[in-house]
Amino acid sequence: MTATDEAPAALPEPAPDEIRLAAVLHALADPVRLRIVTTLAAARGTEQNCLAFDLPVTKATQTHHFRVLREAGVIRQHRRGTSKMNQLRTDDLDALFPGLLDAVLRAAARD
Amino acid sequence: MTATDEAPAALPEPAPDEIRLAAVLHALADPVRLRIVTTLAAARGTEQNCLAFDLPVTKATQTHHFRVLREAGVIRQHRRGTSKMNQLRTDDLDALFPGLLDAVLRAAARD
DNA sequence: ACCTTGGTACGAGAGATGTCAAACTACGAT
DNA sequence: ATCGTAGTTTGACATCTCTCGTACCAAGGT
Repeated sequence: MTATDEAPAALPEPAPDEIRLAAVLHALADPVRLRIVTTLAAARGTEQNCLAFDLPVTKATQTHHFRVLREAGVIRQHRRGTSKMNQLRTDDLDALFPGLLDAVLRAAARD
Repeated sequence: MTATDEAPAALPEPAPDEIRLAAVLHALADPVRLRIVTTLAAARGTEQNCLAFDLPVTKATQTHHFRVLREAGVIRQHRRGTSKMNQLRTDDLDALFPGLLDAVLRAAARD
């Protein structure tokens, strides 16, 4: 395989200028998704596969929540083998909405 | 009238320890309510009556949105004469979730 | 007393959301 | 080839949300 093939198969996500504040806030306004985001933030940089979160919902519901987060621009997902890896889009969010993600994460920690 | 009568008739609102992050984020995750909040923030301290916002929805819908914000703990409302005055609960929110409101307001300004 | 103004209450409807079960796909290991 | 693991898809369901129109109430001004 060539070098270009090593690029992870990223799933469709909004470009930075397509990320809407209301959509981001909506994505974060759910306990399950908030937990996903705080878990991802705690494992800074380290990618996590979807089932590594021990969420109190079924697989189908998890798929739903991960998609909401990705389509809002909060996380990035790409396939690796049979798993799907997740990371926070920290850089994009910080550039667009400085301080927002940090404030939410700190707030969630105290919640 | 006595001094105690001058206390504004505040409408029911959650105590600070009853304010939930998910509820606040959900309250902010709506374009109409985001506009209410930014308008209130722009008129710092100055109270605004409900119909002074020029919102693109009917009175009934406005009542709904103001209630969502109040029940989430984002705004405080009290009657004055025939009007109802609104203010941001800046102090409570800053104490609970430091930086969150500011980050959202700055984000909304750039949105 | 009347009317105007600012706001609420009550349905009601269209659509979004969170959840699940069950069947399915895709990849990797054995 | 078979099996297990990880995740998706579909369809369904209950609930919530945003919106409206209409009727209503309450406080002030004339």
